[in-house]
Amino acid sequence: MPKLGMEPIRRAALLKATIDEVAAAGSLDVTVGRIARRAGVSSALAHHYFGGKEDLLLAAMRHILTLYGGAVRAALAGADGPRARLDAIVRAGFEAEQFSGDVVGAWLNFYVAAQGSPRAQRLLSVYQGRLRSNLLHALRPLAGARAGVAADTAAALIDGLYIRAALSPAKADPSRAADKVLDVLDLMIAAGA
Amino acid sequence: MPKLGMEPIRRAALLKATIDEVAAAGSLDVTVGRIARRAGVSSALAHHYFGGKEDLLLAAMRHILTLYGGAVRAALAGADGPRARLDAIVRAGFEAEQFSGDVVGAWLNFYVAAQGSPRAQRLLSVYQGRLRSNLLHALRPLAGARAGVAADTAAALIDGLYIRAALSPAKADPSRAADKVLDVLDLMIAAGA
Amino acid sequence: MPKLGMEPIRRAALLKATIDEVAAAGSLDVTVGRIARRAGVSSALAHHYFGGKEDLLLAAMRHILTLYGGAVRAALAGADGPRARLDAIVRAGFEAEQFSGDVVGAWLNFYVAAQGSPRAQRLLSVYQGRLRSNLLHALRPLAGARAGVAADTAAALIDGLYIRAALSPAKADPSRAADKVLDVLDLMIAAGA
Amino acid sequence: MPKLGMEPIRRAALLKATIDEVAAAGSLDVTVGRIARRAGVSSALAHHYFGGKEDLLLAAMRHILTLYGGAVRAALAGADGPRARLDAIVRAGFEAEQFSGDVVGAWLNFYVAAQGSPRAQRLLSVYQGRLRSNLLHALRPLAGARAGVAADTAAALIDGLYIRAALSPAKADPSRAADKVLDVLDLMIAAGA
DNA sequence: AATGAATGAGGATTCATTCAT
DNA sequence: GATGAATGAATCCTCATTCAT
Repeated sequence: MPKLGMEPIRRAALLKATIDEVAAAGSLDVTVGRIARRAGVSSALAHHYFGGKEDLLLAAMRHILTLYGGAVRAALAGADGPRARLDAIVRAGFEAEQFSGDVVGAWLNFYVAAQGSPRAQRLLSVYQGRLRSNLLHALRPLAGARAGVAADTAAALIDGLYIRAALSPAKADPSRAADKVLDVLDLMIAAGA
Repeated sequence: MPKLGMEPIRRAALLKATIDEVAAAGSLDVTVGRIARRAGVSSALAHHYFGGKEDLLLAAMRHILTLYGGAVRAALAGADGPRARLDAIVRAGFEAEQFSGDVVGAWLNFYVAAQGSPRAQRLLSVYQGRLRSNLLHALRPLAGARAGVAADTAAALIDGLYIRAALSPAKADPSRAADKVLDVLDLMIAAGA
Repeated sequence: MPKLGMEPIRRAALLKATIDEVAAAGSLDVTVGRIARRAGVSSALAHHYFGGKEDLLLAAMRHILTLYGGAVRAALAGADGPRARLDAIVRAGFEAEQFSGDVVGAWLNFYVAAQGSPRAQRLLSVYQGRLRSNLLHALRPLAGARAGVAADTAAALIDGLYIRAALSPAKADPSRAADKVLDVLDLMIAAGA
Repeated sequence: MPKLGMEPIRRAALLKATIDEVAAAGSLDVTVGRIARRAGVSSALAHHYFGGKEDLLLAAMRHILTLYGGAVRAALAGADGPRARLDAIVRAGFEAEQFSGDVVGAWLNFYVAAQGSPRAQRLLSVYQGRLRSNLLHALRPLAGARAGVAADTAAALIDGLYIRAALSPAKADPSRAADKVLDVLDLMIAAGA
């Protein structure tokens, strides 16, 4: 008994199922069938709504990016002053509720798999660009000319901590990971002054 | 025209072909057939010598690890004093000739795919353990009690720079990447003194 | 042109095709592809419905056993008295319509191939147990203490006649085969009295 | 270091390995590679000496038949009188040392697989003809006109006991199997008198 | 709106067989 | 006399995708 207005519900369920399945599998080597079963629908429906497997995966990647963007924006809204903005940006990536657990594992897989897909790469550059520009904006008043290098270093460190968090069997403490990044940034700021 | 003593030659060719193919594909989603064709042999031969696809991929991973280990050991041999050792460890990862180009791309894929395979995970922990212990050994005289945190931070930063090097379309300058890591380490050492 | 409710139809067609193909090949060395083609479907569908080759073969074996069981039960229903029951049991095996022709050839292959497969062996022991208990039940009033040996001998003779029927190029007369078994049983019964 | 005169040794080793392997596998689904390894030679040598897989299997079948023929001939040589000849024929099949254990298992597989191969079928008919003529020859003085039916029944019973011996997990007592056949024959003889 | 039915394409793997040495 | 090297062909199986309902 299909009902009206199911589309957004099904789409959301499929996106969540995709993220969960990728995280559970630990790789993008997931089947549309398994994703659909996890979402409680037929695989045909996944095609109906998303067009194909690649589109579904990209939509899931975009979904994660949207969650991330929202978390950062929210954190920045309450931040006062450059140092507080820095704090908000870094912690948002690690601590946002929606961004913990399986999402990180899925994200990493998308991240790496982007190598092969131009469409995924374009999505990635959105994330990288946004992160860099946020960091840069907050760092400029603090580190002046060295803001660029500092932003690049911090961004790389964030990615490295992500990869390690996703891969280590023991759930790493996200708060401690953010501390590491901020400590490095503080050192760089102090050195530049 | 079968000749004698081909085994080591074929094995080496297949390992190189595996690394190249993984790097070219940008994922572990490669077929044994393509790897074999790249190596100039039939896919049956790949199975004959390695047993199966997973074994072949693991052997390639192990091969990269061996190259990396050799590069680090060689660099450490000529290093005098803790700071020079640090330099050697970090630069070896980025600059060793054998470790440039496609190898990094392949490595990253193995790295991430390790999530699913216990055997790959064991291999990974060899690399992580070796890197951490090398860094720790060199950092202890310089950073004292903070050596542990510094080593973790440096290791994560290295991974992050790897991931970005592998993903950025433009070939990143490996020397500049090493500089970033060493700069951060120097700041941490100075702060700890 | 997919229609609804095809599953039972396809399953039945695949089971029949399996039996025919095994009989035609004279061995279990048949391919899923050939079975599927004979059933008029793709090999993928055979996997979809049965899970795999072994499951398909086992299902076919079970199917034959079901036919056989039904034939025996039907024959026993109309049998009055121990001697008539004996007659029914023996003739059912040889004369049941569903049990003639290719089915015997297929059965024999399953029978022998059971050596290697525990699951097939379990299925076989169902047949052997059923046959023995049927014979025993009818023989006890007639042969007393010698019923056990008589049942074993008759069961072995039945198997031997099967094997020869399946292997001889000329179609053996099933009625005459049943006569041979019953003659032996009558002799044993008379000797025991 | 190949030596001269190895051919008969290698051939015998390969035949024995074939029989053992078929018995161990419980089916004719054995690889030339495994047979060769069991014989301690390369698979190429098996082809060199026998031409191909089918030839090797047929040679093994013929080998078993030769062993069987020898055992019967030897038993018949010491048999005095028709009843003793009967005894010798039946017991030879079950008790000949060379014909116990794995050989029966292998034999059964050859026996059934003969359905598909005309060459194997010809070999089989040698066995069946020999057995029937031996039985007939001994039965004629004892059963007169009923010798034909008696021989057929005994032959089928022997085959049935073989199949059960080969398939039952517990090693059946070969002496008791022979007794069953002889008991039936004695009953038929007595009934015909 | 949703799915059961069905398949084509593709991939890992196995194996008999060949050949130069 | 014997084998290591190598492969083509075949087979099982999986999966994304399509389509009628």
